[in-house]
Amino acid sequence: MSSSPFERALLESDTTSAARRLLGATLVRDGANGRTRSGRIVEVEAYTGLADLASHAHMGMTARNAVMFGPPGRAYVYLVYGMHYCLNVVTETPGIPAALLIRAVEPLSGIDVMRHARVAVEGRLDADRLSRARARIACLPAERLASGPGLVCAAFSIDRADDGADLCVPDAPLRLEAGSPVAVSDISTGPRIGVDYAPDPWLSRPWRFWITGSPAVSRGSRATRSRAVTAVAPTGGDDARA
DNA sequence: GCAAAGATTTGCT
DNA sequence: GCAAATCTTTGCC
Repeated sequence: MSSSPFERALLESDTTSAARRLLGATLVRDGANGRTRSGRIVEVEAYTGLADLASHAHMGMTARNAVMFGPPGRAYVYLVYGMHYCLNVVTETPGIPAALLIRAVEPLSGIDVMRHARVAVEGRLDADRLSRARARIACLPAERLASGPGLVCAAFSIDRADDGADLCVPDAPLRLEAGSPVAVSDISTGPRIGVDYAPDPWLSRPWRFWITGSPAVSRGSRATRSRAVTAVAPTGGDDARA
């Protein structure tokens, strides 16, 4: 594993530019016995600051979102729907609460560890359901192990204990590495998922970015891709295309 | 101090 | 395609 750390400076500019740079980067989690997990970031979503009514930060600083107001490169981790964690990479300069939600990762190494971790988070289930979950996860192709924001955290064992961690430090147990940058022509965009509570224009801003054609993107982006393929683009204004 | 909703995923109708 | 699971955070009394 010889890869360079992810440059913090790439996250300091505006969040939508940082989103395109974060695609293709590698998320790494070191574990005991050298069981390292790593994966390529294939889908992210931008939350751009106080004015963004879809962002957790739009009401100002709270105990939960405080990390978003800090320096770039830190992890903002929160619990959604009482059961799933979501990982964000903080962007922009201190004082501006912006971040990129990691929506999907394509596993590269430590895939067996990820399967085990996916099963581990189902521990609340009774024996019967747990058995079925174990069988389902065992059959999943590697590219579906982290193909959603909650699944990324499950596969990489990320929870609130990782909130505030600096992801740009070389050799940190949870970190970002440079990976391989993605050409602009290979990036698709579309509206953010699950933010129906936000009014326009925030609801329809094309601030979800993914690597076109990646088999590891989330369900929402696969759906958008199908629609984009079958849709006839009339005069323009279609945000969801490569 | 209590009630409501949520940056999701899964299984069933 | 829809609703359940589940608990923290936030908003209001």
